[in-house]
Amino acid sequence: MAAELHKKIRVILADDHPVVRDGLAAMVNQQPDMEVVAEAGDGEAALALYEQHHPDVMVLDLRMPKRDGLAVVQRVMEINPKARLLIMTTYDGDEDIFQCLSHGAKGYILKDAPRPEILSAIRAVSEDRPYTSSTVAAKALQRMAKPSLTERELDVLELVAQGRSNKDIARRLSITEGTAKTHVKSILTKLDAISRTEAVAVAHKRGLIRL
Amino acid sequence: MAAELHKKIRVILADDHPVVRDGLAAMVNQQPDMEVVAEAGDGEAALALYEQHHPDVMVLDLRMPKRDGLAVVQRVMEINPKARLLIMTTYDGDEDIFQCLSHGAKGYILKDAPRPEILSAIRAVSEDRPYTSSTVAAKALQRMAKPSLTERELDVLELVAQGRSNKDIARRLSITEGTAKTHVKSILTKLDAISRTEAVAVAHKRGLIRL
DNA sequence: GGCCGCCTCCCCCAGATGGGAGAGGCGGCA
DNA sequence: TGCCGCCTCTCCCATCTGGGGGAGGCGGCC
Repeated sequence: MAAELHKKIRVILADDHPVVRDGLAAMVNQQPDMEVVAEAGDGEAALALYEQHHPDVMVLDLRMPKRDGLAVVQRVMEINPKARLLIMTTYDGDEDIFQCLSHGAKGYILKDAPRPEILSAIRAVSEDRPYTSSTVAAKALQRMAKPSLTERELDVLELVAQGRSNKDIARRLSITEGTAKTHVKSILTKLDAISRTEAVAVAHKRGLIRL
Repeated sequence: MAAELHKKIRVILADDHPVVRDGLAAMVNQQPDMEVVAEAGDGEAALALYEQHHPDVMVLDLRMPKRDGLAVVQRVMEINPKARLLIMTTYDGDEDIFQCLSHGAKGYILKDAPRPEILSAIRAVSEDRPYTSSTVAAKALQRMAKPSLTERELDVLELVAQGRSNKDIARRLSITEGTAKTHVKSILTKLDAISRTEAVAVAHKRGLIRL
């Protein structure tokens, strides 16, 4: 075994739930071919530990304090474009999936996945092979057919989701109420929604907004 | 150790994420005074296993397939009003907390809690002592000061959250558009919201609706 | 029996929302 | 240079939404 130690897949875990980290760590460390070299409870710690250890695989939760999973993906890919990142999260909105994969994550897996699937995902990503279940991949493809919202539209959408009126949105963004209406209208069109409330529901489902 | 076996706190874990069950199980089984006697991945399995094992404590996730945590709490309390249930979830809306506790759950803890807190919660509940962190307890108290929505209002709220118009809601519930409006109006009043979209945002935050 | 909460329905009306069409300025990109 | 996407703003108008009343039927509870 000692002769094989240096061949082990070195894994970093980043998740804000200690319980999840424990579970993953137990699973990983039981495997003869992989080991956990570090654990992070938030995005900044994940980044720091990545630079320190340069692991073969980093398993990332999407929702984390300080810096979310997507932000970590972007930063890590700047540091090392060959980094192997596996997203492991409960969020299955097409926007999340699309963003992570298009920014360079090698895999995307859901937290309710059975143990064997999680382990094979880690192995696949460690060998630089992409891993995405068919349902997840299908969502990423779906998303590609849909129009993207502009930055400004996302600003407006967030306020709409908070229940703000057009007038209120205009005030907060320092634009005219008419302009706010224009943005809302194009949001409705792009999300294929009839009312602002439906737009919020759709945006939620797609992962365009959080909470 | 054999002499003490029968004194161990017998725990059932119910959570739809295998990873979380693993993590919890590892934590629990490392303790000399407790052991996991069964694990469930959905609400119905949790019920069946409860009746089979009658554990000292059952740790329950709120969001589970087939039957959610609250439904399990209600059913278990019917079977055994002295049951000791600990809710462990990511949802911290006051409605969830209030409902679970008022239906007889002994404890409510969040998944991002540190390991020691989780273990002491299990111990507390096993001794029939309530366990709720101060933040969680505060939310339950907050909720008590707020007006409850009626069944019908919850039906309407759900459709509002899906982005349906009053006319659409009326059709689906087989009532007049005027009546739908009446319900929406009282929802707005009770949730202290100005618009239906704001009502949805508030309802979301409070845990009155899911997804 | 009487009270009260819930659900149902009705009226009126000011203001917000959504749909259509157009237009100027600005920055990136070919 | 010209094109194009984005952000900004404008006008018009049908419809929806939200706020103010009121009222009848029904069931539970005291």
